[in-house]
Amino acid sequence: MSTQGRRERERAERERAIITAARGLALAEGWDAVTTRRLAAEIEYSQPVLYSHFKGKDAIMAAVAVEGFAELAATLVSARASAADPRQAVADVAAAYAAFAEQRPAIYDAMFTLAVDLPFASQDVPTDLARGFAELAETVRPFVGDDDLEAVTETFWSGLHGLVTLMRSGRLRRADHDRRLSVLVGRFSR
Amino acid sequence: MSTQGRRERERAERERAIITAARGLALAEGWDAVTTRRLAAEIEYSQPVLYSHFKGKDAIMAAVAVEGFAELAATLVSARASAADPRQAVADVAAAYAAFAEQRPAIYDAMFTLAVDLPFASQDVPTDLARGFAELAETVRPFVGDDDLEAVTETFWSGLHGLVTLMRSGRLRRADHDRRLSVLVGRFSR
DNA sequence: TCCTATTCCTAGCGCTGCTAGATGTAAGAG
DNA sequence: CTCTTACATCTAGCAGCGCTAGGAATAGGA
Repeated sequence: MSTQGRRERERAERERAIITAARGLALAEGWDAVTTRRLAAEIEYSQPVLYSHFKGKDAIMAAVAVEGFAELAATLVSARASAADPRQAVADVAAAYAAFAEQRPAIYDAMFTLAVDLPFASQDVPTDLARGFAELAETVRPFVGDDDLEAVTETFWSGLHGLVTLMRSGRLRRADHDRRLSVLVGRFSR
Repeated sequence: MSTQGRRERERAERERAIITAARGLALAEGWDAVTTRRLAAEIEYSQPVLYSHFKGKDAIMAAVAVEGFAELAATLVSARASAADPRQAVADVAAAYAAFAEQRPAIYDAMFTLAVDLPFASQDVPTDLARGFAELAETVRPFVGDDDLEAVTETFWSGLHGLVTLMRSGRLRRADHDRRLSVLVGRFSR
């Protein structure tokens, strides 16, 4: 029957609608505003329907985060590709990373501060996350020196993550952001 | 007569009890387990009493965070003081910072990731926070080069913060922690 | 001893994530 | 074409959250 096919298609569409609604609501008003009741109203179904697609609210946030990984990876790839030289690549990639976090704070949070039920440091890391990480690694590779590439990449990433989160929570003045960014870039590109 | 004095003293003791209970509960079970009802039970008063001391749960968390700033500053001071040379000081301070965050995750969160309503521009909080920051600044001062001291300090701090938070949320393997730490230290002490 | 001011508690509001059980609907069997 | 079964979906509700209004108890001063 094509009936079942239609059913499955509609179901997939509804799942997309949930993720899209969650993403939009989170971007517009933050994750606290994303309640299961509001999500249900948004997709025009009742609350329990959400739980036939996702285990819970955390799983919905994780789904939004996975989308974010793809976006971030694309951003980093393009930043590195258009850089004139390796040193400039570090600066451009760092700026692109910070801009991504700045422009989509809620998505960034879902990716890197909340939503713990995603497999990160194991084998089956989301491929888009691995792509983004690999891009960071290629960016800093010319400057690893005697250090381990993976350790340098993770440390560079941590530096970016720290800058971004501390600034967004009001611990660092936004005005000095570029100066800090250039310090970090300097320390990882020589 | 001295009745009012006793009253005020008891009130101050109760406020301390609230903070201590919140701190203990947060350390043992995380901030999610710190509910106003459990807190009230712990100090053997009813829930509304909490609100005669603090504006809300956030303010209680902020009070715990303030205590944390003093502890962290003391830790950093002692780490730097006992270091053999400037380069070793960077390594020791970094290790002390990471250890502090690792051993008191909930307090660290209250200090640097949650509790946004902290009076960052007031007198009490910035004192201990500024002491810790100043200690970081003195630690990296010999290695600022042509950069601005404040920018380098903030960037170094961000690196530590990123390492600590990404590791604790499972984004970075705990096994490689020391390697990452030494990369960060290396980039900020030459 | 009475009055007043303060302290503290009981009870409850509106919200959260989540779920059990009822209800309607569609597919398959006779 | 009818009946039964299985599934999709909804209504209603649970237990918990932060927070607060309003009443009861307790103390201090006249």
